[in-house]
Amino acid sequence: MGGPTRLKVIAERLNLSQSTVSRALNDYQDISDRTKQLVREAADQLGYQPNMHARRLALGKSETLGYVMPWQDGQVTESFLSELMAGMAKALAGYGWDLTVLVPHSVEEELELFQRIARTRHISGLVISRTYSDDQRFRILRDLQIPFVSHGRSNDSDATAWLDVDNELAFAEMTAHLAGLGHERIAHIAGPEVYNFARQRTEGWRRGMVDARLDPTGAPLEMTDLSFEGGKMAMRRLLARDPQPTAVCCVSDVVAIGAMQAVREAGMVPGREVSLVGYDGLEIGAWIEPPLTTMRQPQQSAGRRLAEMLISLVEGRTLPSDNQELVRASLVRRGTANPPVSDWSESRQAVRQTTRANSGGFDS
Amino acid sequence: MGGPTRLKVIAERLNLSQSTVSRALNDYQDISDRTKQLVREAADQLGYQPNMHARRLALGKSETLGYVMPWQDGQVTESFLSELMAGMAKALAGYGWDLTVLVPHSVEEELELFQRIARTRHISGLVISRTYSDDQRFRILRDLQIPFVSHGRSNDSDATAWLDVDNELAFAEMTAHLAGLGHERIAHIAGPEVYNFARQRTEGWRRGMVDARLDPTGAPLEMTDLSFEGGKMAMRRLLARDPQPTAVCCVSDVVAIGAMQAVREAGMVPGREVSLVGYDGLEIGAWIEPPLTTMRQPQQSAGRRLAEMLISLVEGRTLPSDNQELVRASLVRRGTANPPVSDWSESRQAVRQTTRANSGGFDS
DNA sequence: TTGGCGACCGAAAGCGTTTTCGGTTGACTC
DNA sequence: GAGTCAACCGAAAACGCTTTCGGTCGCCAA
Repeated sequence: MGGPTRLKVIAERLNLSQSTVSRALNDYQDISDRTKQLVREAADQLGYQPNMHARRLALGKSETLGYVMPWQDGQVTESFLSELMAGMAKALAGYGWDLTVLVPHSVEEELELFQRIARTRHISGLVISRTYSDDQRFRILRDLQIPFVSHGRSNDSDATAWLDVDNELAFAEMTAHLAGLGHERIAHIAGPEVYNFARQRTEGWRRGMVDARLDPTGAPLEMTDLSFEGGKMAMRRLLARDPQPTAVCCVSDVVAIGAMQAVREAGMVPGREVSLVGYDGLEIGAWIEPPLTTMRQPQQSAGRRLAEMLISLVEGRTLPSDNQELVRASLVRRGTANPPVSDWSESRQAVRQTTRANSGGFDS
Repeated sequence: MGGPTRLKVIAERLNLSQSTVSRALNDYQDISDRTKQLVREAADQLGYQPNMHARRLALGKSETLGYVMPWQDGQVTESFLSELMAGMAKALAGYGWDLTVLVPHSVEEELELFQRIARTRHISGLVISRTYSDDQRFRILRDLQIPFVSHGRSNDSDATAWLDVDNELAFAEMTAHLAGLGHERIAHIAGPEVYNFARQRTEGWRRGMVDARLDPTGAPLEMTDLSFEGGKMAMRRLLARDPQPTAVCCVSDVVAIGAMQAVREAGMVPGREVSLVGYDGLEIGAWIEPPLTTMRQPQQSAGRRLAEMLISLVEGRTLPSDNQELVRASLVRRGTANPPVSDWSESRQAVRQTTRANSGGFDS
């Protein structure tokens, strides 16, 4: 009769009880192989799909994970979010779990959201991102006993589950790369200190400086918010210094692109008078002139891992502290990191490349 | 003890029956105001939140919508997806509904997904996007009786619900804008014909040409896929023509940015020898040099509308054909659309602006 | 024969809501 | 003073699944 096939109809058709059918489908030990076989065939044939709500009600678990979108002034800033979410959703689908997206647009709303979830448990685990160094969400979620894994660490994430990029290493490598090209005045445009990743990146830059036998203490450092405008402003301030830095490690690609703008404004060419390296590996970085050298972190696979970790947490198979994973970012060499112009001879090739890319028509 | 508060405990505390409490909370007419008041207070105080699964099982509806992410070679291409989803999720949260993201990565998987949803009904409505002109999904979803609204139309979307931008109008206006600046050889870089929006945009360009008393029949038209590389290639082909077009309407911002690259490669300046207009209103367009003139469509509000329409559909309050909405895109004037260079005198200002923005240091 | 023991399955009790169907009041009519 | 009628509420069924707890059957040992 029209409606979807329930357990009942397949039980009737086989002259079995509902419970037997249920156990057969769930592969219980006390059902004979023959019966299981029969049941499975009938289920297949009738296109049986369990009613999620009944199942989840009976099981007392929701098989649903939530992703808390990072909001900022009502805007979703990260352009790679969809990649991450696609990775998560894809992985979850394999287990028959769902991913729902949560968009609180204030701290209060986020708190209410958490409390509601703690009550209803209609979402059995959360993925949070954009973690602060001092992130109260860790404490709250722990107190509310909501399983969660964070994309990025915080101060007190020792006992919680997280997946993070080794930001420090990444920026150490980035700095080493620039130092290896011959740069000595390597600046850093840092993100807001509240973000844990911003601190880590600054720390990485410091370590890279030390490793390259450069003194980070007096080295040019500017702080800004994570935006194009912010990057532009910060770079202007850097260029106003004397001596000017010859290379800049930027906290993100967007900031780096803003910085490039400031460099151009000052009548210089990004990648020539001033080298720049960004971070995120955004596709758009490859489309600008000159293409932005950056560090890439894989998003889809990160999404997958986050999902897997959280499932195993929710299921109680592992402890939070067993789910801590550090992944590496990798350098993507494009056009904005070249030897300083003083080393002209060694760098003809790199500069020529930059020159061609930059030729706008005014200079030909 | 400890567990979340159920209907039961608040009933016991007030010496009422569960059913009374339930009806009080759902504002039934046959419960006295006094009782309602009491119940609500107790519920508030105990922080009662209904168990979603029980509720949805009893109601027989899932209060959950699904968004089918557009996939393409396993990649999620659109960078504004998160905005759209945020808009949807936010709107849904207001009604107590959830949004789950679905990521089929092949046509077959998408079909299976639809069939599963038709069976389980654990998702009561779908939003699909990236519609084809000849999109079988419309027929399938209709046959399976799954309520849905599409972001973008198709050939047979007369009787279905959709939200679409008036692509034709947008491109007519875009073309008019260029014609108004004095351009006569206005080219079009079109997207794959399978996409409905690509056809509409081409049609809009044609209409714009006719409106400007230009002949679209022989006008330069190149087809390409929706990517940076595609835009670059297409532009190269356009530049190889004789005479060269002086302006180009690009099917998307990404394509336009690729086209700009090709223009630079040819030793010219985007916005000077060749004007370009993109479409989508991507933020990144403002960050490149010169900043890309484009047409913007609001994403967050589109998400909200899609959600609202779909809810009303699922609830049966409206017919699909009552939920068809055309929104307008608006021109975002930036740096790449200027009068043709032959009209030099009239366009000093625009060109000077472009020049400044483009000055890389080689020409100063 | 009796008891015990596996192997297999059914009856029924949940899970936490909503909703139908009555049932009990008290006031109000004639 | 019996009948009517709202107004208000409780008991219980239903939603579709999982899982506990027995129950039957055949077989084998005592």
